[in-house]
Amino acid sequence: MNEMQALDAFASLSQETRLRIVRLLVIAGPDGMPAGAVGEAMGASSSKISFHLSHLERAGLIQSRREARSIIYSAVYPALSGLIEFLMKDCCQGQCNPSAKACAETCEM
Amino acid sequence: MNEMQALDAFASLSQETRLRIVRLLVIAGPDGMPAGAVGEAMGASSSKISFHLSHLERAGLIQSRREARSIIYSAVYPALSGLIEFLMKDCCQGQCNPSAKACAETCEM
DNA sequence: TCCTCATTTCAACATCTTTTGAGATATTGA
DNA sequence: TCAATATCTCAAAAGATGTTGAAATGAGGA
Repeated sequence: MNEMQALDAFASLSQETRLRIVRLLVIAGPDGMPAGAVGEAMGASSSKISFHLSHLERAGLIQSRREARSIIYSAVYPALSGLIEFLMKDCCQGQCNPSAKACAETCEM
Repeated sequence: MNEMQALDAFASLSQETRLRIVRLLVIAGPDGMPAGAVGEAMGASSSKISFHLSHLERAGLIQSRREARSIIYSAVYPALSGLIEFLMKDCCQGQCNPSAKACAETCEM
């Protein structure tokens, strides 16, 4: 994960519809769900959903596969967890455990 | 961490200067550094830096304290690690370990 | 082949965000 | 109190992003 990828990922997650789509797909699990079902869950027009799904896919946070007439989207878990690692890299000049949770507990307060 | 806070946080991190400021402060550690030093490290004007520091502070990702003439900014580590927890909450309908890293390894691939 | 369903593309418009430069405010030491 | 330092505020201009509805694409089944 480099800076540019991180910027794209954070930009993708900073939009209400897209954040909800990611949450929905994270909860759905690795099997994912079709674009239409995502749109229905969001109550949004197909063009709106398509725009946001493409945005998320371009950012590498979700992936798609065709299955008959539907396109199935699913979360890319390593990309999500990679974000916090990018943020916390070299935390406290390496004086604390580089895992995010450990750092939050060790460095702060 | 609720949805609105997460949206603010992600929006804050989706801007190049701000992402670099956060990385700088994460590396700097809990003692933080003065606004002027952050500006110098970024090579940015004082008003630009002030705008981005305020943005990050409003989002809860950094905090400030006055020390003599300087205002010292530092990372709020729990807010950063809270982001990934927000993303991963209820992952795979609770069928996997809810820690981000475990989920990435368990659910995916 | 032709029709239908699922999804994507496009362009115009509206909205939100960032940058800039000038001026304002707050703190300290002489 | 005054001057110097550090930082913040503001409004205007520039730039980036999201929404809309109509039309296009692409796959599968009759």
